[in-house]
Amino acid sequence: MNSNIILKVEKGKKYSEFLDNNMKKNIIACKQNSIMHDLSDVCDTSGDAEFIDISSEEGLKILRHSTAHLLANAIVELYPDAKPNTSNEDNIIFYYDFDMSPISIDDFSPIEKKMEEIEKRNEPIEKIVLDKEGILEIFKNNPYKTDKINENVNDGEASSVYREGNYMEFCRGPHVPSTGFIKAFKLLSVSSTNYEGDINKQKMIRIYGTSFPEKKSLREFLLRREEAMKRDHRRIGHEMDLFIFDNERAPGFPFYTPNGAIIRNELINYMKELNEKNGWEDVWTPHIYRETIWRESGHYDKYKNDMFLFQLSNGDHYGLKPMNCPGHIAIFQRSVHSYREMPVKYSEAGTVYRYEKSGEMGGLTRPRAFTIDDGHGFLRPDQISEEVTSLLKTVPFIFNTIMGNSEISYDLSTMDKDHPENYLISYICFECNQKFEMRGASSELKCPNCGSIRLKEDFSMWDNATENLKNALNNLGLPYKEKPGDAAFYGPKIDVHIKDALDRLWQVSTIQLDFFMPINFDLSYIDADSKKVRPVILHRAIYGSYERFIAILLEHFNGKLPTWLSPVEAYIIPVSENYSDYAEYVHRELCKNHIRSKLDLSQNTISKKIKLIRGMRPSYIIVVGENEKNSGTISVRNRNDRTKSYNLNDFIDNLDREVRDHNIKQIF
RNA sequence: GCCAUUGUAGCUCAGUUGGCAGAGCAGCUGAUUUGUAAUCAGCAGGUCGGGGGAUCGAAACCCUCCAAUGGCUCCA
Repeated sequence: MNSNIILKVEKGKKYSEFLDNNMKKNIIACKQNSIMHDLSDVCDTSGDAEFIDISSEEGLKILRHSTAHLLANAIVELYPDAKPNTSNEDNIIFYYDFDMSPISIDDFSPIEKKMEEIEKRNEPIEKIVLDKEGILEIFKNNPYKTDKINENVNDGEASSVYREGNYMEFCRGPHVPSTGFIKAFKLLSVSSTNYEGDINKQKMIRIYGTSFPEKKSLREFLLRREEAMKRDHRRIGHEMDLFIFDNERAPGFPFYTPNGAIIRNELINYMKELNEKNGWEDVWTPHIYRETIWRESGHYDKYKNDMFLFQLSNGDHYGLKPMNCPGHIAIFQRSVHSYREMPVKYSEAGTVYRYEKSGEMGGLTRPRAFTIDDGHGFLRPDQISEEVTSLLKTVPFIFNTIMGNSEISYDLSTMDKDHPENYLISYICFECNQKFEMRGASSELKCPNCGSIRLKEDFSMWDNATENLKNALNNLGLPYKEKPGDAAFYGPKIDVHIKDALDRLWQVSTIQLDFFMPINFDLSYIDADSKKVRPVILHRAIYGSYERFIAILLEHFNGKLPTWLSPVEAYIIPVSENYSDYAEYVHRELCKNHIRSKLDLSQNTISKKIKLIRGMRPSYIIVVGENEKNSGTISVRNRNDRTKSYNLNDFIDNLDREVRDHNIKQIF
C-alpha cells in the first residue's frame, strides 16, 4: 500500500498543479483541514495538504465510490429507463441501488463490458457547481435524486454535481480524476432492496461490485473469495458428516450426527470446566413455558411474531423459549437470597427457538433452534465491575486456546435515546411523581398510578449500566467502538468479535447488563440492614451459540480441527488382511486410552482408503504392516500429510497430552 | 416476508427444438491381499421437490405451494 503525500499548497491554485506527472498516476484526491477535495478544486488557504494515494485506505474508498458511479453510468446507457438512487461502499465492496426491472448475474457481462468501454474512453470526471434550481432541473426525472437534493441543499445554496461523459451524478465527491483510473473491477452479486430501506417503498435493484487499483489485487481478492466459498461450513460439515438439515420436515433445525455431536459435546464440556472454575453453576431449564412468563419478561411484547407459540386443546397458550433468562430467573426466585451469597451465577447450554423468517436462515450460522452457552449472573450493584472484568479476561483466553492467536475486537452497544420506544425504560410522572418502567409507542404511554400522559423519560439506569461497561473496558485497556442504537431492549451490552483465518469478523461473545428483568420479575436479595434490594442481571455468552461457533471453527480451520475437537482422532489402515490382527490390537489400545479411533478393514487398497477418508479430516491416519507389526510401532500421517514412525505407547502418551492441553498444533 | 437463482439416484452432476430417465463416486456381490490421494468385473439404486394445468406425449412449457442458495429487511 502506498502512503499519502503531504505537500505545501498555495491559495488560488488547483491542487493538481502541485503534482508532477509521476504523482498524477496514483494521486487521486486531496485532504486539507480534514476536508476532502477533488484535484481540480482550487485551494482556498495556503498550507500543508495531504494528497491521497489510490491504494491508501481513503484512496480505495474513493476508487470504489467512483466505480459505483461508473456502474451507474453504464446502467443508464444500457437501460435508459433505470433511475439511479444511491451508492455506498465499505472497505472492499460497493453497491449502487437502481429503480429498474430485475436483472440477474447473467446480465453482468454486458454491463462490465460497457463499464470497461467508458473506462477506456478515460472520460474526465468533472465537478460542476450549480445552484439548487439548476441541480433540480438536471435531475427532474429522477425522484430519488430530487429527494436527496432537497434533503442536502438549502434553498438558494449551491452544490456540486459531477459530469462523466453524458452521465450526471449529484454528489459531494471527491472522485478519481477520470474513468481511466478505474482499471480493475468486478460486479459480484445482485439483490433487491427498498427505497430508504422501507418495505413499503419502491423496490430497488442493488448491484454489488468491487474495485482495485490494479488487476493483481483484484485477482487476489477473487481467489480469497473463492477460498472462502470452498470453506463454507455447510460443505465441510457434509464432507465430515457432522450435521444435516431435513428441509422438508424441520426447515431451519440442525440435526447433529454422531460425529457432529462429538464436537458439540467437547465444546460443552470445556465450557463446563471453565464455568466451574469461575463460579458459574450448571442448571437445566425447560424448553416450553406458559405464555405468561413471556408477558412478564417483555419478550411477548416485542418478539411475539418471532416465537413458536401454540395452543392446547384445553385453550392454554404455551411457547418455546426464545431466551434462557426467564428460566434462570425462575430458579433464582425459588428462595430468599442474602447479600452474602451474591453473586448467584447460573449457566446452561440452553437451546432456544426463534422463528427466523424463511429468507433469513443460513446453515448453522442462522438456524431456528440453537444452543447458547448461556449464563445469568444475579449481582449486587457493587459487583458489576468485578464480574464484567472477569468475563472480559476469560473471553480472550478461550479464543486464544481454541482458535490460536485470534484478533479480538469489542463493541459497546448503547441505546438510541431518540427511539425510546425500542427499549424498556423508566418514566417519571409529572403529575404524581410516580416512577415506572415501560416500553411502547409514546402515544400509548400513561402513568399507571394517576393515568396522566405527562411523563418524563428517565435514562439514569441506562446511563449507569453503560458507564459500568465502559469502565470495565477502559480499566483493562481494551479498545472498543461505540454502537448507538444496538443495545438489547433491556440494557446495553458489549459484543465481542473475532477474526478468522480468512480475515473475516464473526460476532461471538456478548456481555449484557440488565436492570429491567429484575423489575419485571420483582427480584430481590436481602441487604445487611434486612431491606429488600433489587439485583442486577448480567447476561453472558462466550461462544455465542454452539451452532454458530462450530461453523466458525470449521471455516477457520478448513475442517482440520484441533485433535481434541476432532471426531476421528485416529484412522487405522492395515496394509493387507494379513495385518488385521495387529491393526485391531492398535485400535483396542487407542480406544482403551480414550482416543477416538476408527479401524478400516475393508478390501480397498491403502491409497483408496486414504483418498476416501480425507474428506472426514481425521487427525491422524495410522498405517500398519509387516514392519510395524515386527517392531511394535505405527506409521502415522498427520493433517498436513507428513508421516512419521512412532512406538505405539509413545504415540498414545503424546496424543493424550495434545488432547488434554487442547493444543492446536499436532504432535509433529 | 421481499428480489434473483436453483431443486434429477445416498453424494456430485449430464439430460439438445417437448419424444424410452443417464454418468461418476458411494452401496451390495465376486475376484484381487495391496506400503500412504481411486485394482477389476457384475448387480442394485428414481413419485425428476409436492400439487394442479395446456399437450397425442413433460424432468423440460404454464400456475401454485414447499425448500435451498446469494442478497435485502430482521437477528432479544
